[in-house]
Amino acid sequence: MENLQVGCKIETKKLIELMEYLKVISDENRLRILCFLKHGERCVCEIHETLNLPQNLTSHHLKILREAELVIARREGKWIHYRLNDEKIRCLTKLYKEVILGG
Amino acid sequence: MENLQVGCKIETKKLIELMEYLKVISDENRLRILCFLKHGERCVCEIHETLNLPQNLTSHHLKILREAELVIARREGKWIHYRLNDEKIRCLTKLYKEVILGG
DNA sequence: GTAATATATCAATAAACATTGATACAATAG
DNA sequence: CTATTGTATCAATGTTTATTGATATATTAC
Repeated sequence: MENLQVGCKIETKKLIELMEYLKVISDENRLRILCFLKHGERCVCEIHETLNLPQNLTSHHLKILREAELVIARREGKWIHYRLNDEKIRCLTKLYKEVILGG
Repeated sequence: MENLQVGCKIETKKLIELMEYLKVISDENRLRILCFLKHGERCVCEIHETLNLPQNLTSHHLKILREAELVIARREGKWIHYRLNDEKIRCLTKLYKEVILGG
């Protein structure tokens, strides 16, 4: 049944999910981190040194990306390695297409 | 030539362009407006009545969408009709794919 | 145990942004 | 002209969010 209240066939739940995803990635530093991680798994120090970001700021943005499940953390000794969660990103990209492009 | 400073082959200019696009669409009301306009051209009063948004707030969000060139305005008497700028949206979606998914 | 390194958290500040109410502008009707 | 309707702008407010500096936690080396 069509959702007449919002005048849009997209369910509110999906719309909110997309919005939260977009809020997470609509930040220059987080976009740079995501781009950098396309090269493969990297530890926090590699990220913050390569991107010229303060350590605590990098950690903060990684937390936001982690909570959004866009990246996955893995501890190895002192280091914590981050990698992209490709499946989640693909899934949210599908949602983006559905809401923005889809009929 | 690779941009070593940001550790990412994506140029800063593209990254900023994508970020600005994402900031514009990472808002619930603007997403609803974009979804609603998928049905075709609509005037401001139709938008704000259908989406249950105050008129001035609707106008404000439309301005942001207009400045981002995601929608196009057309005056017809007292009414101003808004429609999606499909080409711009397709173009920015391509950029999204390039930055987020592309190698 | 202590020192050193890697990462995370906390508190404070500042900037960006959404929302609201009031008002202005533009077009039409009378 | 005035009144009405549709839309935009402005100023004020409150909320969210990015950033910074200081500190805490965790792991390893000694």
